[in-house]
Amino acid sequence: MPKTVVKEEVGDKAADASFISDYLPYLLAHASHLISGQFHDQLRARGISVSTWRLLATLSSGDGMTIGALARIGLYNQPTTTKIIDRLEETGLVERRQDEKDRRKALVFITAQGRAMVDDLLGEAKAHEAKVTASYTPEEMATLKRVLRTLISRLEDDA
Amino acid sequence: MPKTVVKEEVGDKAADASFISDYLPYLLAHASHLISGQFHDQLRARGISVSTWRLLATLSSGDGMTIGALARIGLYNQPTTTKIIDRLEETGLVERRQDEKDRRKALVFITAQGRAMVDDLLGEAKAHEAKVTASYTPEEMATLKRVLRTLISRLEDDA
DNA sequence: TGAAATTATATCAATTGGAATATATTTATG
DNA sequence: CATAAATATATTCCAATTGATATAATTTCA
Repeated sequence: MPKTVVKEEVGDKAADASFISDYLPYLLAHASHLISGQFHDQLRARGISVSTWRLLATLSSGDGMTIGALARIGLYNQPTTTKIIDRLEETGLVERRQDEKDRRKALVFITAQGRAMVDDLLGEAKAHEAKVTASYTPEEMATLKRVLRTLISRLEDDA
Repeated sequence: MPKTVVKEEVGDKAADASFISDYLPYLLAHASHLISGQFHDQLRARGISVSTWRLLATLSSGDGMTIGALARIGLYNQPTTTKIIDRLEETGLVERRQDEKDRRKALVFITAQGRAMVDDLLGEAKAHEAKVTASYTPEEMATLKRVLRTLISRLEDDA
């Protein structure tokens, strides 16, 4: 009769000899949840919503995007993006302009007020990123980011 | 007067010489979004909600968890987890049992029906993971997962 | 020109999050 | 040792966001 060692302490942080601890989608979701969650706490302390941050950060890259492009890059659905932009426009952080060439398109631009807010937040975001990656060498971090970028582009090719 | 080259094509998939394309939280969120989104499509084709999948998958690791542990591991808030478990219990996929030693705790167990469903889904999830990681060598994938695990544990230590 | 595709929005239901509450347990204090 | 304060756990309640489907407007193309 073999003596068996039962793995206890389920129900708390340990207990991870499990499916999810080796499941790539979970690892990505978990890392994403933790790293963004920390920054979202900083946002909340300032009374800025996550969706405001995410769409302003997206827009900071290229002003004058369509709703659809904002949705794709910002990882939101198109109808959700419309509503977020509605709110941002009401608060004066962005404005819509009709595309003259293709009148189906609404191009979104950051206002001066929105630019000031996002510049400030980009600084905070970079500082936060530097803090949480401080224990890695620049080479390690560059490698990780490169691997993630190739994973992303392969996943996009599938779809 | 220096000639300037303007980078155009903003508003579509290109246009990525930007903040977010080098921002680790975005890369993680993007990869997570894409990889999980693909599997969520499969779930929807079966009429299974994402929250059902996520909590059943969490439970598959260690039956008899508390709501709090389920919330932490499943990346949900505690009140949200209560509500999801309510729904799962109504559908007969899980059941609550009061912890005798500490009567504050509600322990959650998978039913036979829930076990059948999650076993099936775990198979699908593994197949999907295999498919999207097929172009990597096992070593590359092991490395990526190891890096993610260390990142996660460092982030957890901060908090 | 007419059909298909693209883009944005409106509408409605359902989920989620946050604050407050209730109950049980543990710790501290006189 | 008894009892009050602090902590842990789960739930309720309300507001707000999100998602899915359907619709409207414009453009493209066959």
